Amino acid sequence: MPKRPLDTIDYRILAALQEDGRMSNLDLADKVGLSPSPCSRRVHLLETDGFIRRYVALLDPATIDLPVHVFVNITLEKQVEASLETFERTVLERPEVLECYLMTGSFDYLLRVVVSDLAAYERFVLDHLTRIPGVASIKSSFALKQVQYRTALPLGHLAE
Amino acid sequence: MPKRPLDTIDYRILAALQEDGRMSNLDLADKVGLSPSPCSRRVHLLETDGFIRRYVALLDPATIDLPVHVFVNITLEKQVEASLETFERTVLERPEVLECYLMTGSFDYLLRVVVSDLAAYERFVLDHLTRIPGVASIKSSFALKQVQYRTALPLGHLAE
DNA sequence: GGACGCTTTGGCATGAATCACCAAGACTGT
DNA sequence: ACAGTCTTGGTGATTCATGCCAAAGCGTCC
Repeated sequence: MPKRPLDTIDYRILAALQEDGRMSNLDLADKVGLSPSPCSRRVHLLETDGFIRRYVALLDPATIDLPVHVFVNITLEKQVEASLETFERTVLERPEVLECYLMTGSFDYLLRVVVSDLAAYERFVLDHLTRIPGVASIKSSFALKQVQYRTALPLGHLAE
Repeated sequence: MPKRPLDTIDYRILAALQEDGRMSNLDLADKVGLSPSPCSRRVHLLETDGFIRRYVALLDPATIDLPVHVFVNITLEKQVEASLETFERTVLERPEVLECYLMTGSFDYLLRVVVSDLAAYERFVLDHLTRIPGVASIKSSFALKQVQYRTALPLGHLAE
């Protein structure tokens, strides 16, 4: 649910900043067809209104020596709904868990974990995952290759 | 495999820019314990050496009206290894596919797809996925809640 | 142990960008 | 058609980024 209606220029700004978050306001203004002043103001509004959450630098996992990508399917015992929060809290404070989703169906979580090697992954599973109460099963799937990794949401025709 | 050895200050720079990609060089220099000049130089080296891939703005999927997150497990027929490339090429050009991984085991792909509603997802599956030759099965799992979404790689103790 | 050479740092100056303010234009509703 | 409101575009002051150069740290070699 959009907080407020955005026009084409707003979407163009979002699309541009999704691709290059460090684009200068002058270039951005030129790209979206606006002069620098109103462009800067719109960017700040998009930030304060929550459309832009943050700006980040994306690193190359391989060069940082974090080549192991694991997807973890976790099933919780059904009766422990109260411990969902415990599980999520634990997951949130583990930096190697880059993504965590609560999935439809039974109480299943899907985790994307990045570690330096299999030993580190084993430590993560044994020291953290299995210690969470209510975890019924842990199924790990390893990624051979990252074919695509996007952070840019598909704005599609909205940005023209 | 790291391209070159990084020291603690480099890792501190990477950690800081992962959290705030628009941090000013003065703040960054202050944070990592360096003066602005060498800090700026190190950042540029980290960029040109490939440790920093890019800078992006992260948008809020909910406010942009893209609330449907789907994970898609795709099995390819084993004999069509030549069409792996076809599959990957198709996936790469679909903006709603934010992530795509080639998984271990059989020829399985895992996709993370973001769309505005179920109808859009149906169109994506019917118009694009099923049209790729060699696709044996498509299994969709829907995310109820995004518990965690990080882009920052765990640098851990490296950044102190 | 001392001195040389390499690498990195820190300060300064210049050029550029950002941000706030104000006037002018467009648009809507009456 | 007119008035009110919102958005735009320009200008100026402040802040920031970046290239240059001297100095310091450090390892090495003699």
